[in-house]
Amino acid sequence: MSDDWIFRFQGLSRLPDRIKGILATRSQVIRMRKGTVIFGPGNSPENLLFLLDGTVRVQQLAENGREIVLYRVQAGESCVMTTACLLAYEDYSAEGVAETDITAAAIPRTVFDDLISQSKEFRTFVFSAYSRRITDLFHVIEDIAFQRMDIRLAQKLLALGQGGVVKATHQQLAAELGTAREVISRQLSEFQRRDWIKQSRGTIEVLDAGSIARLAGTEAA
Amino acid sequence: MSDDWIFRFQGLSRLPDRIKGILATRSQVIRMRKGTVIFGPGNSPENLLFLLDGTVRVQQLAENGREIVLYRVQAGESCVMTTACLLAYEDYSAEGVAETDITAAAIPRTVFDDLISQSKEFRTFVFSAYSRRITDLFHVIEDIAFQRMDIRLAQKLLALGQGGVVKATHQQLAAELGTAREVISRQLSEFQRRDWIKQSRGTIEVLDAGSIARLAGTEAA
DNA sequence: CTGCTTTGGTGACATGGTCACTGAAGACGC
DNA sequence: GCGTCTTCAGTGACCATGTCACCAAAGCAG
Repeated sequence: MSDDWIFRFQGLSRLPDRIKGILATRSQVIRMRKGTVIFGPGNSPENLLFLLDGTVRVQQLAENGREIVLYRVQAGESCVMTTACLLAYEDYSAEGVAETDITAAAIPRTVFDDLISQSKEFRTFVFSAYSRRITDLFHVIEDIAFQRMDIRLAQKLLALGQGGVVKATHQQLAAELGTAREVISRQLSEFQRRDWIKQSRGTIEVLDAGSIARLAGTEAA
Repeated sequence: MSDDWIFRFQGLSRLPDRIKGILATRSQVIRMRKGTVIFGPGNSPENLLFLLDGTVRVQQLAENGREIVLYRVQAGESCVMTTACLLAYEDYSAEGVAETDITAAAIPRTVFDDLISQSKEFRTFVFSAYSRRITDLFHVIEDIAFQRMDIRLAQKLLALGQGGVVKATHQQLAAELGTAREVISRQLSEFQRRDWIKQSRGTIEVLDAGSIARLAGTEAA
């Protein structure tokens, strides 16, 4: 298998050749289909995964069927933390799902440990990944605890809206924000009443991004 | 300064002598008074702290004055993550406060890096600490997003109730759970109406721990 | 076209958060 | 002791959010 992927990893491209060699020879590139559950309750993978291509969504499930997206792992980021985390403590109700078809490099734990011990750059890379996750989680907590739903929804629409169109069902948006579908439906109805959006089944067309950004508090930026 | 503290650190007592030596000689034991803000917006300490004695509360503040406790760092645990985290990314609205008088070992980042690279046991210790924090945050998110307030308050009363008495104001309980004082007052009034507790200024006496545990869902345990 | 599944809409109600204000309990100075 | 001040707790009105039950419309499969 080619070791090209090492060079696409942000933060890893300047590693010493010796480290790159270890990464390239002792990892295995694997592919998974969109929708695959990569880890979940009672199911942590043996190896650590570095995501080379695609996106992984990490979400928390509740008994009553509600769910919330905790964060996403993008290509070029490491999945390390999630797996290390679930390994260290008992299995948990969070799960990671391939949001697209994905490609990943699987690295045995022992190799990961070697790399941590031998490369300062690798350590920086891994600790940055952890830090990023934790600040992501801080943001999520701040949002659910203190922010109004209309504002959170406006922010989400802007974040998802590529080319002014959001392709998502109300249920999916509810899961993103950890709320109920009806709440999303009502908020979107209100947005539509103000002519900020136009809804059709499964898609939301953003008509007035300015007003939405103003509500989201993103106006200054 | 004595290096006794190394032996009190869970997970560190079996480190190679060489590593213990580094910890003992290259760290500095410091003390802080109860209430000291250890880190906060725009204020990350230079060194990493290992908490030797006392408790540190890490909380998130909102603009409107509301707050929520994210987790606590106990003696014998590492503060590493919080500081590493705040270093890696821009300053954030979370802060760490000494909940008691505390004693800590301050370790320069370079020494920390040396230790990580040289000791497998130290790596395990640090990664376990990170993992613990992340699972703590998962729990907080699950709670705020999905759990009813009466249940959360019941759990908190049981967790805080030493000898059947909780010494806390309604405002403090509200901050623990990330809600408003009025909400706590109403819930406690209801608990009192059911003769589960008896309230007086600043303290709550638990009269019927069984009923509270039943509400909290802790009964089976 | 017909029936099925998914998606979205709605009203009624329960819970939680905000605001404005009140009163009670302890702290402090005298 | 007595007044004053500050902190803490109680309350009603109102708005925001979550839950439940149910219906209607849009797409899909046969």
